[in-house]
Amino acid sequence: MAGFTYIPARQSEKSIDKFPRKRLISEQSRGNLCCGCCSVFDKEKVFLTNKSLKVGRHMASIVDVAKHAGVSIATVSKVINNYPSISRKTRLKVAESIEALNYLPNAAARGLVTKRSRLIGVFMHNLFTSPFVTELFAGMEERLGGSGYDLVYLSMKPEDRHYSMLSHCRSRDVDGLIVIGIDREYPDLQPLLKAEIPTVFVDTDLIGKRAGYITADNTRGILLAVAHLYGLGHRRVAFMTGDLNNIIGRSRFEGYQQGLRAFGLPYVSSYIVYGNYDKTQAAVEMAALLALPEPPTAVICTSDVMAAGAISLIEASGKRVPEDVSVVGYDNTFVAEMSRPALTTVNQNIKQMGSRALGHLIGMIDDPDYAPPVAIEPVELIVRDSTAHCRDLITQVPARKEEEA
Amino acid sequence: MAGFTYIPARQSEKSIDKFPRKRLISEQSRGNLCCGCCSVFDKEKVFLTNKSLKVGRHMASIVDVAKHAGVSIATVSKVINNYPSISRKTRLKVAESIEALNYLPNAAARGLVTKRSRLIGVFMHNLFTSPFVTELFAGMEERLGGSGYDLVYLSMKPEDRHYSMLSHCRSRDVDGLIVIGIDREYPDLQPLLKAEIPTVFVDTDLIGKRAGYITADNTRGILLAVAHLYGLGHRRVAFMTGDLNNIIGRSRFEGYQQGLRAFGLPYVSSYIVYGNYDKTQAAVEMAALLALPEPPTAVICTSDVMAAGAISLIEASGKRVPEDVSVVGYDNTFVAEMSRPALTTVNQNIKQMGSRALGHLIGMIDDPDYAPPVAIEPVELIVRDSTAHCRDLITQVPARKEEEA
DNA sequence: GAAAGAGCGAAAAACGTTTTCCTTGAATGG
DNA sequence: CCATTCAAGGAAAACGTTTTTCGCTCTTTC
Repeated sequence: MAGFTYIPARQSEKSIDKFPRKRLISEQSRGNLCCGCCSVFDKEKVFLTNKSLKVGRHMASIVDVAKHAGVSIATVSKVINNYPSISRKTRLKVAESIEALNYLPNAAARGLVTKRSRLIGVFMHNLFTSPFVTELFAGMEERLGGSGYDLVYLSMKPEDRHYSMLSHCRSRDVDGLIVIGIDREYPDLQPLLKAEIPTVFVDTDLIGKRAGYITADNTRGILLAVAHLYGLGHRRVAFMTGDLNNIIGRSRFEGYQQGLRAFGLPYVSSYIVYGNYDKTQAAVEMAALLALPEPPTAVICTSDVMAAGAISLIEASGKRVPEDVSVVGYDNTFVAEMSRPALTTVNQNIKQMGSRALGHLIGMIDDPDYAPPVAIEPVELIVRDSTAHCRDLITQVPARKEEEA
Repeated sequence: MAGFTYIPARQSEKSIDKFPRKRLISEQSRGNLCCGCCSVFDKEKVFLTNKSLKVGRHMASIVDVAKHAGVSIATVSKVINNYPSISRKTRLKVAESIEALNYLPNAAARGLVTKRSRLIGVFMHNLFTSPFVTELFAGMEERLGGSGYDLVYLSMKPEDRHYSMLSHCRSRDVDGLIVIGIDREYPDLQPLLKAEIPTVFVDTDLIGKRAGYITADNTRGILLAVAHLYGLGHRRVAFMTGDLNNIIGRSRFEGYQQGLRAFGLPYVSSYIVYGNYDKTQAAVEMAALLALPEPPTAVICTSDVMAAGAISLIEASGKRVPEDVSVVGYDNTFVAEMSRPALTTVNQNIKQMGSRALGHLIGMIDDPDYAPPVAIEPVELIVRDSTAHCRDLITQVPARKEEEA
């Protein structure tokens, strides 16, 4: 359970050669100044430890500052942390010494006593190349600036069962956690929730005593798409989805169903296909749709990539988008812009989601009464060139609520 | 110079209300077990500090383990760190206690004494949305797994002059640094180099005592493109570039020039245009190229996005790609795949670059004699649909070395 | 049976902070 | 002029590790 190899059992006795010793190899004052802007003599210490040779410059500590300013370390600490009961004069004097020695407080020592690392952990699963995550990070970065927190990416190796998410968090002592796009069923999640580390899940509808989530209004996004297509006269609207086992899939499907109900369109089970968020698979499924006796006149895809795959198949089969079939994407990535025809798609303000997720998290960290968020961010439909009026307005489906759209 | 607001000067005296005190609000044993898998009683401590209310569970420390196993702290530490001179029996006993108490060593305490944070800092400048960086991260993630290091993203606010890159590194005490796509002229770079923190620059050709860089063979990439076009019969090849003030721009331009020389093509200054890595600007510049008395029959763009912009303008002006003009991109992003026609482009194995960059860095951290890398990663030309034989093979340029290509 | 190692394990000193609890001296009020 | 209060700052105890040094207990070996 603990996350390091504390017992190499048998082989240890063999691989051991000799007791490692820390040796001070050399310590010499080079007589010039640290970093060119520091009045502490540039002592270079070289240690040989069991881990590695570590070369380190002398760094001024709070003790050095205290000596330099002629006050106690407690006073320096109080100046640093803006405590009252320090006179303006002392404050100034200490500040001067800090500047002169180029002092910076040591995060580890600080963390050791305060029990706060000012580190926010980020967990995700092989998601770096997703444009969604990319945008999300951009948003988080924005919110991060000046907050004093840094983001630490906690690598997650599923095969390394010893190093669970929780262990990793605990040993790094993160103050809070952003978890991106993890399935509810992920095995490590329950202990994580129990640990009551402030957590914001992105796109996983999980809540706990100190955990909330943020997601986009996926239901509404698809609903908007259905409305848009209905308004263009489409009555046979197919739905190409990915996995339905997460909130994204479920809520988008819910939007499709709501849309059908709202506009009195029939639910045709063969109109629902699984593209697996994959371009190639999307093409395969699209082919199946076109082969139906009554093929749909429009397809809503739950990702831009799938929409692109669908379009390429439609065109390969001799039909045209949007003249013959309208296609709607999802995410408004630059695939949507890039695609020819440019995709009508649902836009979620991902950057804002990132910034808000972090905002909520910092709120929770700083205030234990901050309610864990359950935030559903707004979406909008971006109309481009992949959707158009339905050519065959004569459909067998009665247009029940024509006024809407 | 120091990176925190240690002297709020005037206003401080006003904003101070009262001396903050740490108060133990409650400490109670809830009588159930930590995390469901731990035999330490679940004491909940609530502190009110000046910063915030912090709720924390009791976490087993090395002292608890020592007590539980009936040995000294030193022994536990030695077991954890795999020191010899601990008998197999003791080792086992301690391991059991560690397991039983669900103990994890505290990173801050560890870092305090070892002076190693096992944190690798990542600096970049608003680059999260770049697909290049995205891939790079994916590669780094791969190398990271199990190494014991974590990546910490160090936010860089240019306006916050106080919090320089170096300060940030020093206070977080990172063991090493990855710096992505920063101009050589960036003001903070020199002090950073002097600090001799192991550093690998990605796409910035900067070296120092403990700093090296990794980049792709940009020169060869463009050279391959020129060769490819020359082989297709093109003799009037234009070059659309971004900024020439960094290694990327310079070395790609160098490749273009080498290519012209190698195949005896003339250097035509009006064939060199600046697309600024921007789609719109690329279109503008492409228009200028087409308006030349002798327009080029092929264009090499130093990014896929610019290539896409160029193509859209070419088609808008009534010409066709590749029939009338061949276009080569760079990067092999999914823009290249997505584009219609799909782009012939130069592929750099970015993921591998990321993984190698980290590999070198970890090497440097672990071994002070590890030479800072100067790594030029290989590239390859991916031929797709945006390049074709030149229609007008009758050119005024003598084809000097037809055999090559 | 004594001396010499080898093998184990313990005590204790760092590491650089924060925070609590005091001490001091000055100001104030009567 | 004395008693009281208050502001300013210092001493010292944590925080949880690693690493050094040293002492004890067994085996061997002569």
